[in-house]
Amino acid sequence: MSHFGRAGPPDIRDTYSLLVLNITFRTTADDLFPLFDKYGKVVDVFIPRDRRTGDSRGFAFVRYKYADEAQKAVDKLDGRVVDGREIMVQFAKYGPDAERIHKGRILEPAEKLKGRSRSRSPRPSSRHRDDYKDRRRNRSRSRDRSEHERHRGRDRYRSRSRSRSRSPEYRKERSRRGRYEDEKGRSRSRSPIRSASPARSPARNSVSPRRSRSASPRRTPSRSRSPARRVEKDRSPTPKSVSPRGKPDSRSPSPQRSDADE
DNA sequence: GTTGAGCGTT
Repeated sequence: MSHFGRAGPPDIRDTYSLLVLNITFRTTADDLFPLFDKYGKVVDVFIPRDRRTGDSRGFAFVRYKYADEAQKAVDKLDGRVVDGREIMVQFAKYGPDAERIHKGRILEPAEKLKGRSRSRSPRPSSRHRDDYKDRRRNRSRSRDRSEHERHRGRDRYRSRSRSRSRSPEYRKERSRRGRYEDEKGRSRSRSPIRSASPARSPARNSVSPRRSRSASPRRTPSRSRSPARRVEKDRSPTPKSVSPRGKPDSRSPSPQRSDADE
């Protein structure tokens, strides 16, 4: 894909990975390659894409052969407007194998980590991040995914998808629906019924399940074979609830019908 | 057709 005709990472022996964020979803590796290659020798450009849709995720990884060139690219391309969007170029913090990377270079690969002792202490001072980059991240960074990083394999996609449709839509829908239901309940019957005829409570309960199915207008292809049976079943309890004392059969044609009808 | 915090592939 983004590789130069090779599958998988070409060589990460002495390459510096740069993380390019805030790129447009239409930007491809071919578009970033010439841009980054101008500032140094780009070994590989990789743009993670969604496995479901195949669209770019909005960020890319650019691997440089030399750190000085990578640093230059970061300084020059960071904040550059690409395709109408300001991209953010910074050294990759993590690697594909969760290795520790310093300034884009792998410090301790997983292999070495295993052989060595597991004593690794968090070094906050090790994060020598440039300040000029902080202001970019400061624009909106209030997400704590330290704990959620556990399932960062697939949660990433979900996070991104839900991120945009959860906050705004959720609030909007909730607000709208809440009002709608409220109005409906008030208009129809909510407070008077509950305190006026509590006896109806059980009656409504039996109807609850039926309505539930009605709520989802999902056709039942398998059941469509015997719709009569289902209808009969539903109709059975219906009269029972309406007139538990009176018998439907008792309602035999009465003389009143003539008066009522006519 | 849409989106927008973040860290990677056979």
